[in-house]
Amino acid sequence: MNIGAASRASGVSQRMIRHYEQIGLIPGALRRDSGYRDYSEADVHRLRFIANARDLGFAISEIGTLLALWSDQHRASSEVRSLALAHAEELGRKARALEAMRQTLLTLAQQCHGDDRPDCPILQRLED
Amino acid sequence: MNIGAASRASGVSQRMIRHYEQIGLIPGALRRDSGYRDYSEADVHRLRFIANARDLGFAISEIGTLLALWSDQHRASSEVRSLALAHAEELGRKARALEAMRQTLLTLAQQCHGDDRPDCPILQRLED
DNA sequence: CTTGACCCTGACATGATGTAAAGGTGCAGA
DNA sequence: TCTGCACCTTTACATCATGTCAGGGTCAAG
Repeated sequence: MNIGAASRASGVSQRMIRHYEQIGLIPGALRRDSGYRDYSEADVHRLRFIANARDLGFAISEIGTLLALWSDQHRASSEVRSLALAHAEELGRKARALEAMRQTLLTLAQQCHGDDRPDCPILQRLED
Repeated sequence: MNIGAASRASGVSQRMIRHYEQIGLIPGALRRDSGYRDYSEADVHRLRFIANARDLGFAISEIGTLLALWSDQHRASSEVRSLALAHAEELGRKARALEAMRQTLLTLAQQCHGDDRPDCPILQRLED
């Protein structure tokens, strides 16, 4: 399977497949005589795993750990679980930070009459 | 005032002050004979404005717009308000996305017994 | 005059991804 | 067989905001 087909089958862009190979997240693909990369179903399976992990917001480095655990038949599920929980906590931190910014903005916008006049509590707040 | 003092007074790193100047977000600072940048209180005021806007998650491009509105005596507060509300909506979108990932992970983690055994619904889910 | 704190520019790095250029490969149809 | 198109290759530059480092100049106090 060429890289284009592997990309379509996995949902990972060709650009990122090559990138993951370059940074060592995945092993280098087999090459045909032409130099074309050649992917197996197992390769696509791994790429889909990566795409799913990305969709859950895992960073590349964390995905490296997840891939190692995935292919380790003797892994302890507790390792995966604690990795997932740590990541969930990090996501929560970020979400709360964004939400706090949002609330601040909403409060300020509520205090702003929002008409043709120039005075604006939002700008005043940014000035502090 | 040298850049170090301006940085301490505004909360913007020297690196970013130079960067903002380079990309045109702020005008180039006056220079002494030595080549050192020289900042006024008004410059620091503007830098603090930028720092506050960054703290509320505004992107540099949005801050450019905010700065223009800030220095426009004839601005309409409605313009600032709608910019703030649009940004708040964007923050909400991002926060909800992170929260959804977090919930997914928490649900999966709950289904994972998290002991020495290798079977793990989290990895199974990533495999799909 | 020396020393240490400060400033200058330029360059490289991050993380994940897109895009473009310049060139080789493979296949199907005329 | 030639041609054209779709595909592949590598390399490089761009994004966004920020850090850090190197190699060099400036300033002020001792």
